[in-house]
Amino acid sequence: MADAKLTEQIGYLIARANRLIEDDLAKRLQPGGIAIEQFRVLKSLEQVGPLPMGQLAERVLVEPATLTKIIDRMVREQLVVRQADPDDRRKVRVALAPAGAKLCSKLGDVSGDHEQHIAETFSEDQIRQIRLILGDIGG
Amino acid sequence: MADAKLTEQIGYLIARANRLIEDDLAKRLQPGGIAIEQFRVLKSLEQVGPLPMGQLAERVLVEPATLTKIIDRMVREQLVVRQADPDDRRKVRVALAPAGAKLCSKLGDVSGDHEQHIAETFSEDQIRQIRLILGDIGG
DNA sequence: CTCATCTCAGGTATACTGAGATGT
DNA sequence: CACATCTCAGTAAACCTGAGATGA
Repeated sequence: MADAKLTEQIGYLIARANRLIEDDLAKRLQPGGIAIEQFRVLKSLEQVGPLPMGQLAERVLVEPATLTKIIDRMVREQLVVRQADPDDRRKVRVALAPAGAKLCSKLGDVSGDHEQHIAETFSEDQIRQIRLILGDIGG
Repeated sequence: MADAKLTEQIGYLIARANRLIEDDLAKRLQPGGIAIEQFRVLKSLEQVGPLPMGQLAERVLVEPATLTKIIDRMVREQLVVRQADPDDRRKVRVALAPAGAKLCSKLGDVSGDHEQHIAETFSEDQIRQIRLILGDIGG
């Protein structure tokens, strides 16, 4: 079992599922003109409020240096704003701008349809299992 | 449920798990000087023999155009060779070169340790569940 | 001074798209 | 001729690393 078939390895199965899911989400986001990472930024800020770059990078699943560039773009497009953190001025807090909040609410349906599509691929029981198993790690 | 918390969505959980796993594998492959995609190429050719670009791209989870560049590099490093497919000359078959086969066997341990590490993160039962749930889709 | 947080810069690799070449 | 397979070129965005600036 030290050398299982590639396509049966856990890592491979997860990578393949991830690819299918991200392809689907990317296509749904395309009309709105935003990428998956930007979607995660918007959703995070909507759901938990302004966040420092470090914490936001973790949630968006990118490196801090990469997030800097993503936020640069989103500031340019007036979707978010950078704020100084009053408690620790090393930190830069990112917050939703009005246009970002508006886009975010429009994206509600897209996100819902996407989850719905995934839900149809699996059974309710399987969904629960996945949430249970993958919910712990890294969180 | 149309707008669940980002971090509870199936797609997000899978993306996060994928990132953790790929980070681990990438670090283990680093001493050997190869990337995850190259690892998947080598393993595929070792396990199922020479494959046309199209089929190989599917297994490696990249676009055909991207695989072309990956194979360009691996040919340059003499890990694989391109062969004409005798049955359909539109196709280009990729096969292991001697150096590739040798590297492949050295990589056996790395791959095994990696799976072992994942196996320790989950329980046996969870592993079985994941294989069962994710094994169907896209396959 | 040490550590944390973020930004910046250079180089590498991938994704995507559409176009082109070759062969069925 | 239509279709399949692969390659190529251009653009965009991500990764990694290490260095730098600022502040706790």
